[in-house]
Amino acid sequence: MKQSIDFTTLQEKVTATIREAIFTQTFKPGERLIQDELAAKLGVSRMPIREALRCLEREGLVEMLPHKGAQVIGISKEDIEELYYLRSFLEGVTVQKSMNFLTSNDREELQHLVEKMDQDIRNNNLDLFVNHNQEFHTLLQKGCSWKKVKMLNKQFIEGYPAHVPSLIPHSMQVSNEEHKAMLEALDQKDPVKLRQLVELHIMRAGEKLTQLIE
Amino acid sequence: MKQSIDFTTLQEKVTATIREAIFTQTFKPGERLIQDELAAKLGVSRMPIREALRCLEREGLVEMLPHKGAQVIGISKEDIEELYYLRSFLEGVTVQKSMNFLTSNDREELQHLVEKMDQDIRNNNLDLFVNHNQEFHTLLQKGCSWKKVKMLNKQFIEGYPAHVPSLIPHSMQVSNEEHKAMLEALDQKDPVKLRQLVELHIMRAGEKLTQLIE
DNA sequence: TTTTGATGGATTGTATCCAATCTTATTTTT
DNA sequence: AAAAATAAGATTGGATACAATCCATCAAAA
Repeated sequence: MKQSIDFTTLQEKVTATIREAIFTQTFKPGERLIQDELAAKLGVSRMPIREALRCLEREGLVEMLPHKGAQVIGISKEDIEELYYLRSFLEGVTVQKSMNFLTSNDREELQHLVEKMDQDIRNNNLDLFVNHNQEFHTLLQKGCSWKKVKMLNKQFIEGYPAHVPSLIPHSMQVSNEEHKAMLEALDQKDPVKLRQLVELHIMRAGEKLTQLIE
Repeated sequence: MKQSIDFTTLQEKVTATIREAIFTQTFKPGERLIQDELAAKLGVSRMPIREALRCLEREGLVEMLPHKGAQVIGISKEDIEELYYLRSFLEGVTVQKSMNFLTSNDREELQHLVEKMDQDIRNNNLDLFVNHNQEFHTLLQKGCSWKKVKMLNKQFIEGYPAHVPSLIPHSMQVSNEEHKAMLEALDQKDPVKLRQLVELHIMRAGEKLTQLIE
């Protein structure tokens, strides 16, 4: 298998494939996902498909009804507003609780990521920026011992096309400047400020995105 | 089938059964849930078990690892603090957004529920109180058009033994007085106040519960 | 003694088959 | 002609069977 990431289970591959197809609009909102069709198309049996659909249901990408099957969920402007409002609060709480438990190693790693993102911007490498950005956000939350909220944050990021926000012109620069501000708050050991910065960071991204949509 | 609720699907029955077993500590935290065992015990094949475990994973009751299977997740004091903190915020937002879209019918229904709960208290009927309480909270959220947050609220309630909080002595009376205050805020058409009341209502319950635990 | 490597049993992952349910089109009834 | 009943096809739900993976145990080598 020369796939960039090799999953340990067929079901995981299938999940990733379908998720990607939903993000790229190959499967359109409202479209029915028929298990037999998918199985034939992906060359597997229906069993991994079924489990994949359950996982996608958890991520909020599809809806499953008993005896009726799965449908792709559409995302409206309001859904995006909701998503960013929730993310803003939840990630805010998480980093506030996380901060005091971050090691100096983590601090350095965060610094590195910011520098890498600066480079990604210069190279105009969107995919890498998205990855590093995601790493940055995840690492910033590492110290938080609350599990549910961290799981939710992860799901919200996975359950939504992460590159879309970065497609906004000049958004990446602003974004990374805000990351630097977060590092300052970290140095000042000010968890409340850090939380505010994260909240604003995400809300700003959300507003940019909703503006762009209409 | 004369079961109180007849589910349309075996998997749903299995899910309910296992969930109940986790709540009643029949399956203890950390315990492995072996599919074959469960299948034999419940007299079904492994397939509905697998899907049930996925649903419970989404609810946060079990953890599944590839090729390793499912484990019951334990709930610590900190988990409860987290749960109530999150619920407080999320339900708060939801009712604030919901309020202006509640009909006068909804208002009456809420009034009825409060009266029923008063009666449940007099009759010392815990189960009924829990049900009515759940109905009350759900109905209060009805007008909110944000879907994710409503789903989360539902999951948080389902994913945690709802009767536990009501076991606290004299908690039900206080609880229902707070419900009445919410109805007043509703009459005053003050969404912000309603939100505050709901937040306090839930936080109070959470604190009572954590106090009781230690 | 510690580490490495095999081996067998336990458990999960996947495929295939059949049954249950839904949907749609057609026929029957009013 | 409209509504209700019916039957056929499509699709999901569940059972069984087999393959892949993990894990504990023990043996062999360093």
